[in-house]
Amino acid sequence: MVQDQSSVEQATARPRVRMADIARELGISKAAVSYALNGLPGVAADTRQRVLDLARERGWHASSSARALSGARTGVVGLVLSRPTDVLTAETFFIRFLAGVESVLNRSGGSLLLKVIGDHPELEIATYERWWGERRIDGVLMVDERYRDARVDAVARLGVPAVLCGGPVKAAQLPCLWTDQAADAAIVVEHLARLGHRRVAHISGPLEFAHERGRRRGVRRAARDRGMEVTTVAADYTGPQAGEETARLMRAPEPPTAIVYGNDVMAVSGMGALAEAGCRVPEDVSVVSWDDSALTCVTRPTITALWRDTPAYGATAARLLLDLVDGKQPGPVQVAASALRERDSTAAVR
Amino acid sequence: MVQDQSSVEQATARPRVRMADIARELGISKAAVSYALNGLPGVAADTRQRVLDLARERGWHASSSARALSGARTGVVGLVLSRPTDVLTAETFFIRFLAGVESVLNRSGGSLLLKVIGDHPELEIATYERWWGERRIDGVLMVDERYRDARVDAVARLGVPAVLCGGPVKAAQLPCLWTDQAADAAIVVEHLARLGHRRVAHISGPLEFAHERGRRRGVRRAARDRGMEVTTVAADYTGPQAGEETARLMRAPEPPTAIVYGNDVMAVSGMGALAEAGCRVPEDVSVVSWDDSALTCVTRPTITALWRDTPAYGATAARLLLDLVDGKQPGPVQVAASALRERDSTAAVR
DNA sequence: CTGAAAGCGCTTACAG
DNA sequence: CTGAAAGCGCTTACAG
Repeated sequence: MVQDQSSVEQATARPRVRMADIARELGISKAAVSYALNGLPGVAADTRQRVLDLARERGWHASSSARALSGARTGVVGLVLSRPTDVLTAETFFIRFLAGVESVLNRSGGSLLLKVIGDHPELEIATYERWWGERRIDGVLMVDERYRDARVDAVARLGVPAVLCGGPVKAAQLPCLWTDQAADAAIVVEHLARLGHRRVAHISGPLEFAHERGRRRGVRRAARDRGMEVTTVAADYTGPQAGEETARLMRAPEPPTAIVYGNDVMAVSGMGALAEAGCRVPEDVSVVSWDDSALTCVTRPTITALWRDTPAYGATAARLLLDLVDGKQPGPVQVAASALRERDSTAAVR
Repeated sequence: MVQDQSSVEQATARPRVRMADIARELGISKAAVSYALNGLPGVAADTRQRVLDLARERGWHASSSARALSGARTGVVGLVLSRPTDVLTAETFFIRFLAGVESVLNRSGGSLLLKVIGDHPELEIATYERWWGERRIDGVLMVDERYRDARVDAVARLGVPAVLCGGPVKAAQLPCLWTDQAADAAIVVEHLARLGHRRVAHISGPLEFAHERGRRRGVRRAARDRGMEVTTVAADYTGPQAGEETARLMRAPEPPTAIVYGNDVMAVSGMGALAEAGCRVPEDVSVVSWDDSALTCVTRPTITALWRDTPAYGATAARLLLDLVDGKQPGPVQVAASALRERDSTAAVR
C-alpha cells in the first residue's frame, strides 16, 4: 500500500535533461547549445530559437554546480546575521532589509544564502571563509558594523567581494553604504528643541555597533549646540532593559522631559514603564523612536519615529554587491536622509 | 595610490588549494586524499592524519560545486516566504522559525537558501522548480500551508524532497509538522470561559491559510461547547485592519467582552482601538493574542498570549527534512502543545 | 590499502 | 557560424 503510493510519485519524477540531450536531439554540438542558451554569439538565429524552444519544452535547467565549476558565477549572495534571537525578533529592521535585498536578487535571478548565528561575531568570519572557500557565493553583504570591525580586514584577506552596510572605513576601499547619523540625530533633537524640551535622554542600542556610537555622538553634539542637557545610556534593544533604564531615568532628581529610544520595541516598552511610573505620554514625557515600523502606529499614543526606507537600503546594498561582483568598483554610497514621522508621543513641554 | 592599496589587498589573497595539490605534495593519489578528507575507509590511519593536517594548514575547502556535480548533496535547504513585506514585518514568527531552522543547519554544516517574494504564491512553485532543476538545494521547507495547497502536488511532481509545516495532508505521504489547532483554541476559549465571558470575538488571520481555518473552526466549536456566543472575522495580520475590525465589533448592540487576535501586532493595535473607543482593557474587554512575542510583554497592560516554542518548531522541521534527504521516511510529527501565558489583558467579566 | 581513470554537466578557447 | 576537445575539482567503482 505504501509502496503503491511511492511508486506513483516516483513515476512522475522526470529524468534530468542535459545540454548534451538537447544537442543530440537537434543534431548540433554542445557548444552551440551552450551559446544559444547563454545568449552568446556563435549560433544562427534559427538554431538558437530551436534550442531555446526545445530547452523550454524539456524543462531544462542549467546545473548550477556544473556552471560554477567551469568558472561562472554562482549567483548567490551570502548574509550572516549574528545577533541573539530575541534581538533579531525585536528588530524589524532585518526583515525589511531582507525584502529589499531580495527584490534586487529576484530581478537578477540571484539567491540569498542566509546564516543566523547567535551572538558570536567571530563565527561570522569563519562562515565567510567557508562559504568563499567552498565557492558557494559570489560575495557577502555585511550588516551591523562594529567598532573596529574585524570583518573589514577579514574579507580583504580572503579576497571575497563584500559590501559593508556602514562605514565608510578609512584605509579600506570597501564599498559601503553609510548613513549620516549626525544629521539624523539633529533631526530628532531639533524636533524636541522646538517643542521646548531642555532635558532629554537617549537610550541607545549597544555601543559595540558603530552606528549606535555615531548616533550617541550626534545626539550629544546636537543637544549641546542647542543648550540642552542630555543623558545617554545604552541598552540591548530589548524591551525589559529599556523599561528598567526608563524607570531609572525617571527616578532622577531632574528627570528628562523627553526620551529617545534606539528602536521601536524599546520605545514601546519605555512607554509602558513610564505609565507604571505615573508619567503620561506626551503630557509629562515625550517619546521618540529611532526606528519606524508597524509598531509605532499601533500603540496609544502613536509614537513619533525616525523613518528610513530600509527596503531601499537593502536594495542598494545588493546592487552595490552585484556591481562589485561584475568587476565594477562601486564607491561609498550615502544613504538618503531620514524623515521624522511626527505622531502623538511628542508634545510641547509644559 | 589607489593601486598601492589594491596591490596590498591582492597580494594577501591566497590561490585556491585543491585536493590534487595535497595529493602531489604528499606523494599519494587524489583518491586517497578524498577518502581521508571524507572519513571513508581506504587509507592508512597515519596517511589520513597527514592529509587532514596538510589540508587544514593550507586552508583547503572542498569545492561545493565539484562535490555536488559528482552526485553528492549540496548541503543547502531552500525556503520561500511569500507574504507581503508588511506582514512579514508584523509577524515575528518567521525570524524565530528561521533561528530554529538555522540551529539545526549550523550543526549539520548546512546552509539556508532564502527567497522572499511578495504576495505571489504561484512564484513559490516556480522557485522550487528552478532551485531543484539547477540542483541548488537538497530539499525545501514549506511554511504557510494554504487551503488546497498547490505546493503539495508540485513537490511530488518535481520529486524534490519537502517538508510541510502544516498538514497532515491525506493522500500525500509528505512529511509534515502539524499543530492541533482545536486543542489550542480550547485552551484560549476555556481561559475566557473561566473568567465568565459569554460573548467573545475572534479576529483571525486570512482564511486562505489552513491554520487560520483550523483555529476559527476550533474557536467556534469550543465556544459552542461552552454555551458562549462567538463572532469571527478575518483580517490580514496587520495593525490597521485589526484596529478597524475592533472598532466595528465594539459598535455592535451587544459587543464582545473578550477579543482573541490572530497575532501580536493585531492584538496591540486592537488595544489601541479599544482605548480610542473608550473601552478599558481588561476592565471592559479582555484581549488575547494567538502569538506570544517580545511585544506582548511590553505593552500596558501586558497581553495574555498563546505561547509556542517556535524555534523548536523550526528545528524539528529542519531535522525532518535532513532525515528525508538522508533517505529516511519521517512520518508526520505532532507539535508540542501550546501554553497560555496569562497576563494583565484578561480578567473576570464584570 | 592504493592508484589510474572515468564521469558529473557545464564553459570556452581553438580550429575549421 | 560550428564542432571536437580540454578543463573546472571533486567522487567512486575498478584493478592491483
